[in-house]
Amino acid sequence: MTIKDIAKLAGVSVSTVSRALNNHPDVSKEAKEKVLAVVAEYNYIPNTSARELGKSSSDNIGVIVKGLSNPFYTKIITEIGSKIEEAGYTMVMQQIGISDDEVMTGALMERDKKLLGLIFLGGRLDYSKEEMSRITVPYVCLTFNNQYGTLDKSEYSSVGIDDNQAAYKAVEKIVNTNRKKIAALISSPNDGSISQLRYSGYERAINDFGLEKNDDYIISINSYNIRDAYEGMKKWLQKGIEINAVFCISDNLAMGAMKALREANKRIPEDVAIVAIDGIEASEYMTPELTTFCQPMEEMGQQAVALLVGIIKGNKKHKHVILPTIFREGGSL
Amino acid sequence: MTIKDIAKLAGVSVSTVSRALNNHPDVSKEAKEKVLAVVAEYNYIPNTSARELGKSSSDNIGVIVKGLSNPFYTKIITEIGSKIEEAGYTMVMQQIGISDDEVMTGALMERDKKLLGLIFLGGRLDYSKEEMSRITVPYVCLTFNNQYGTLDKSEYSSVGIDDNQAAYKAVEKIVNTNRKKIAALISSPNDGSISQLRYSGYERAINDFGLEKNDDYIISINSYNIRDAYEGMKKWLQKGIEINAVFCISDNLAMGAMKALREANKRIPEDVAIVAIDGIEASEYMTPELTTFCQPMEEMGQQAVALLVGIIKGNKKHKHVILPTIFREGGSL
DNA sequence: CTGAAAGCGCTAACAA
DNA sequence: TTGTTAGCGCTTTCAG
Repeated sequence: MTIKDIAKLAGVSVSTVSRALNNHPDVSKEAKEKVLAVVAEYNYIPNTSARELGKSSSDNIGVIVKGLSNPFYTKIITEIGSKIEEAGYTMVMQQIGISDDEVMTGALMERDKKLLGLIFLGGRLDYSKEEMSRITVPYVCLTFNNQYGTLDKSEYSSVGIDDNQAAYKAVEKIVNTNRKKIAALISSPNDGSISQLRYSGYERAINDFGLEKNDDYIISINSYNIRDAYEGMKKWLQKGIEINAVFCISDNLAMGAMKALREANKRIPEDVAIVAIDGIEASEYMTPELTTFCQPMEEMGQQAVALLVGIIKGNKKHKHVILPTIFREGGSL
Repeated sequence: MTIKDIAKLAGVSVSTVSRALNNHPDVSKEAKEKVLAVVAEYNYIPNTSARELGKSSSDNIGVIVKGLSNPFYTKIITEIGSKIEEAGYTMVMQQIGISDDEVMTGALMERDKKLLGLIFLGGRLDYSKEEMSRITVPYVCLTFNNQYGTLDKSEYSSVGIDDNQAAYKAVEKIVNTNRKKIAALISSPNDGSISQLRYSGYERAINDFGLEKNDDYIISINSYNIRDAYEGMKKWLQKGIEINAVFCISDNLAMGAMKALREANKRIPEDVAIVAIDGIEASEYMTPELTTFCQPMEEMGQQAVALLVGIIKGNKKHKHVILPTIFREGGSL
């Protein structure tokens, strides 16, 4: 079943079919109806590849989501979707694995889908100029920026939180409860990723508040996984190092840690307090509810689309938006 | 940058470029190297649409995932991916919203990507024969089947658990602890979806075990959302109906319910026990850990691919596999 | 082993 | 308002 068959069946030319299918104004009502009837009858579906190929332009905005199942992306994606639609564009989304190459995927998608712009939801923090030259449409980095890379600020946009600052505030909250032995559950202190950013906020706070700087307090698990956090914490607790709080770089890690603490008969927050960053839904249902600094998901999605659309329309320039986190008071502090 | 440009730059014909790029055997080493060098230098990326269009066949197996962020699909997807690869095929995955039409998406994908077969991860339980006639390649329904539809068993495959039975066993477990007032937290008793299936298992058990059948015990929230479960349960608890256990049709709902119970000062499991079905990761980190019947995610993915590949290769017939759930003993019972 | 050329199914001028 | 036709960028015969 191709457009040709439909044309024959409807007794019109292929271009008329194409026009009818694409809601072009210059088709007679009769022709359109006839075509649509045949299309319905034969359950005809146009071939996307051919369509994409033939078209000279599109109204597509690409969204590349890095990391299957990052629970905390869901809301952002929903928001992005509706905002893109609202602005009159079409969202083309693709999910890739945590270790897949988003730049390559983006470059491919850009050409295939004739994108007008691109949103990277999650990605590395150290892109090089050369690497990103493969992307030739405007793009915005969402939930991250190019902190450790060599990109020119004027060549891309970003929307996110101030990770260092969020971590700082988390530690500050803990300090305010008069706890001084504050451990940090992190992925790595120097993996060039979000963990490093947040860890350095922790370090800064420890310094600023004149707390004991203790390498024994650093629980580095090289993972963002809840189970690894649980096991890492469990192992670490066996060392018997005394603490009365732990700052976790993410809600996920905190959830793992809480279980380990519980099993070690530490009461939360009486014996050990916990504060994290992210604000995913699940952590709201822990016992006690996790105290955390939430990323403003909806607004992040909104801003990303707004920036990109502004640039696509040609009247705005690239910008870097830092949104404030929202403190969610649970019972873990 | 098209294949033509590369051909010119490399001083060969387009067909040679195509062959070099697709690892065809009939290209001289020199030609291939020259082409690859030019490709690397100019960062050329072939256009997928054109590729797809030109090709007469593919080795693609489509996977349509219904429901953004269903936490419990992640593992299955990973498994499917590696099994498809292992079998020498290529996975083409697409995520769609919970209310999007997977059949339409499948029909489109089938033609665009020249699929050999299709796996629906999540979907409706009531397909009609006519509706599914739009899918002309073999397909398997994963995590669901056609319980409420009119499909011919011999025309498709399915892999899943026995939802009714799982619910029955969950209630049985509860009964074994001598609790007799067992509520059911469900989405709906008759929405023609998984909730109905599991609810009827609950009903069957209630009957079989001669327990009090009480409409007051049915907590129907019309949602699969954790927050709705929390709020629904909270509201329901205000009625003051006495119970000593609640069977939840999913881990997610159970997580919401636990929080509501806790806030109502009900101890779990002393005052109210909880048993659910699914076995997602997060529920393992609740306090107490959720007692639940796990879906065997890895094996489900494996079986789905195995069935589909068997059919694609032409030596096997459609089959309906029901996998046993795995009891996970937590502390909520 | 290589190149020329005919499609793949559609869109978009251009004419009519 | 319609039909004709030339691409879109690639793959794949078919000759050579």
